[in-house]
Amino acid sequence: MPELPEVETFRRSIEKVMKKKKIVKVIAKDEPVVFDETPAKKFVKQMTGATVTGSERRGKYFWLKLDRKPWPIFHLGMTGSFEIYTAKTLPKVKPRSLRAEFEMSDGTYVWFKDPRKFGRVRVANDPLTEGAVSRLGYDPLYNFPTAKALFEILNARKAPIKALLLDQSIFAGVGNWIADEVLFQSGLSPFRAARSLTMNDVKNLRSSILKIVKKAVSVSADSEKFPKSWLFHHRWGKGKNAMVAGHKIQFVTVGGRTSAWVPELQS
DNA sequence: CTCAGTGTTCAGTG
DNA sequence: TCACTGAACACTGA
Repeated sequence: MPELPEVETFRRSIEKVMKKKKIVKVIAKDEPVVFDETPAKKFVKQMTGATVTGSERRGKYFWLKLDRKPWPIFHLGMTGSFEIYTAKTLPKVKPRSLRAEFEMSDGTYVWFKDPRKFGRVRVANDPLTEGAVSRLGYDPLYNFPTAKALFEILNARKAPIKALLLDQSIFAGVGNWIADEVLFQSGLSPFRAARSLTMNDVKNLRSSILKIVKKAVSVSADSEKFPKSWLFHHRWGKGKNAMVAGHKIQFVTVGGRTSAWVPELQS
């Protein structure tokens, strides 16, 4: 699930229950793949006893701000998610996919689950200037470039636009479904070489990204509340006769990922 | 049994 | 060095 809108939605709900509370207990599964930089045991020591003062997100990464360093950074990979419980609602049996549990001073529990283990838990003293977060490009909700600046960037690249939309060092937070939705709504083929886009194309592309991301965030990434006209609702029945707006959806591989698009409406 | 998947990183190539 | 491509990673469900 997690592209920018999903991650932002998790961040908001986590902040709501953790802010101004102390982390009284942490359980982190000894899982070197998930805790790939800081061992789970060390992570537990670093987090226990700290008070959460806020949170922040860039692209698909988000982190908690604590009253002391370092701060924890989360990436949800393909299948990561968070769940919030009280002592009463906390499941007795911990699922296999549970990677970390935070118990707060008011009795709230926060679970980080990730069955597929592509998610990562790391720490940093200053997330914006360290590691993967520092290498991110423009985040649609923070520092999106003007159409002119974007045109300059894309004009210098010959890769297909679909591949560049997925490039986190340009479009931080855009993932596979957002990229396809953006191309659908701006009428562009995923195969178009970035340098072939006109200024008008880039303007459409840019406004589509902003519109789609903001809309998805405004409905808390609840896809049932996405506008009916979006490709999103029709792309998952892959292989069958998936249709949108009376046209057949085609599935192809571009930029190493499956792309859903409508040749009759996108060029 | 095989394959694809809402992601990122790394090796190989030009 | 850089831009680009394809494979690998780990696991589940169709």
